[in-house]
Amino acid sequence: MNDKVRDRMGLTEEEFLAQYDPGKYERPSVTVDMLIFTVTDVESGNYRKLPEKALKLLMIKRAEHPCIGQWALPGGFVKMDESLEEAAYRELKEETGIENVYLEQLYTWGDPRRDPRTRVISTSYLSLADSSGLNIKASDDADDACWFTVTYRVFREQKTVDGENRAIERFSRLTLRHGNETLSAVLRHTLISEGKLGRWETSIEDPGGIAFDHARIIAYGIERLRNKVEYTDIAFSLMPQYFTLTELQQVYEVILDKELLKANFRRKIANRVKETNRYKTAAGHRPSKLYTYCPEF
Amino acid sequence: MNDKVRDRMGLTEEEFLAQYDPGKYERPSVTVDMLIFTVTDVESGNYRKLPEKALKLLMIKRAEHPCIGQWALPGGFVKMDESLEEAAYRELKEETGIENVYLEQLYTWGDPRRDPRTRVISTSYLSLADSSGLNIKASDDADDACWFTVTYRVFREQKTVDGENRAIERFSRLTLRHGNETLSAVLRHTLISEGKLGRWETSIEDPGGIAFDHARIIAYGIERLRNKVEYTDIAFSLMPQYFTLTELQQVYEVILDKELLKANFRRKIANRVKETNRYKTAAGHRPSKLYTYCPEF
DNA sequence: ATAATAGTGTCTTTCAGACAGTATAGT
DNA sequence: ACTATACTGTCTGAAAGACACTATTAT
Repeated sequence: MNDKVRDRMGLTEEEFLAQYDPGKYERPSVTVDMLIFTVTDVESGNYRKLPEKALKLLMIKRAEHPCIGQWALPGGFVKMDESLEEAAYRELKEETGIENVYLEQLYTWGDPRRDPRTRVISTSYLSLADSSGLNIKASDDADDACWFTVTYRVFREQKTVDGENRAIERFSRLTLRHGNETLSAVLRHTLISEGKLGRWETSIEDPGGIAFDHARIIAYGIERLRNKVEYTDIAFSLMPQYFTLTELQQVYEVILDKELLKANFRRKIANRVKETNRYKTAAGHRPSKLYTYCPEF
Repeated sequence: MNDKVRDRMGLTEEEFLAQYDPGKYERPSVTVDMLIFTVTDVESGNYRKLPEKALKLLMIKRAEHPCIGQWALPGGFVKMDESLEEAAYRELKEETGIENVYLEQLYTWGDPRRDPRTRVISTSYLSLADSSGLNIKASDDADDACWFTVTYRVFREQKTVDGENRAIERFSRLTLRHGNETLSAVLRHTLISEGKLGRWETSIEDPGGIAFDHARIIAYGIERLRNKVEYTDIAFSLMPQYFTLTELQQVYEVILDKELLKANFRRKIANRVKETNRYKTAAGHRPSKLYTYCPEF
């Protein structure tokens, strides 16, 4: 269609592309960073009590400069012939050995100084995996890749009203725990009142041993996860094929970081879920029915 | 903190950074693409009728290869020392002359072949501007930058249920109109049932004269806009300081592409809005009160 | 029997949707 | 007077939150 159209240099598209020099401008590096979440059981001592659940995030101990020795999100450079999604899937498989899991693009981080080596632009991906299908690879492999228990909570909030202007400042703590290793980052969220709408701005107050700007990326990912779990079915990608409704509720609770009322929860997810005739014969109490995910109606 | 830690080559972080060669790998180009929306009046002939509203999107006619002569989103290369947001703000100001408008990162498009020149990764931004504050610059400047009226609607849907597997295929048409120029792209949305959850995949069936993959980016942006208008206050960034509730409702209607009931709409936005004692004396009928945006409570 | 969980019934409040009604400037 | 819009009141049904109740297994 444009084959015959010539530009102001008198070139056709074909001729233009043949002479195009991609090396004319300096270019940034592009990476993907993976937030790979799962939910696992935390055994309790009591034989009668059900195990609690914990939200886990896969982190890698950096063996190279920069941030050597610190914990970072898994990820890597995007190759020239693969799309961002392909790079994300590749990283996911390299780290966990799993395929066919939930994967969603989160955000692209482009501050020119976020990496001391060179300009690195990073697109982060959120991935959710059922822990029963997880390769042991990442969970036990020496100590360079570990599943950390995640908590993320606001611990201080300040509202200032000054005539027409209002300001809100909020501090939250992101804690990652694995064995006796604890990483504890602090983030500061500020409501900027420029223009008509307010705009939230987040900065890292204390990275707490988490490499680069990854504390902020993780916080962003958890916020997205909490939002989406309320109005989509993503929680089911953290479940095995058969599960009890209590287990499903625990997954919601551990993501939202709040308790839910059983009766209401069951009403809400009733049509997302299909009864089977299997039972989970638990310890010390009435067995519970197993369900499967049933999309839509 | 890591000053003294040495890697397996025996280098400190400082030494490592000094010898780091960023030119080792080939790198993609990175651009930003801007979706700049506004809502304007469409005059009707009748002196008594209120003007209708139309959703407008700023497009640029490409003067260079590739896609020469086609209409594209405004945008450009990200400079090495500016963040993505800074690049987006710069483009916004260059194209419209406005500052302090709503700006939100949308998505990053990374298909290796989306640009025939070289590998170009593009981060798209959604921006909303009040048309009363718009510089004429972009609206009348020859014919290389125009505000197009946008419509985006599903026109065919097919559901297939095949035992356990279900498939949904949906076709939508994106139409951009300016004067007697009409661009009409067709997009195909498919529900892929891989893994547990379904995943929607969108492809361009017919670009309809819109450059690169921009038809898809625009569609994505409109979907985001429609979602967010329901649960956030972004619609107010399309309003002037003083507006009537009917005008506000028209903005919601033109974004959502459906009519709303007046009484219900007013109830819903009641606490987002503050009455003033001004009136808009319209033609041929009862004047209406002017309101202002009033964030939160 | 008891501990601990499984699972249900129902009240209240809130809110979205639908619709009918009254009010008022400008020609 | 009439037209087109401004603005309000209220009914309905759906859904969210709170809470009390019954049922069932392993030890």
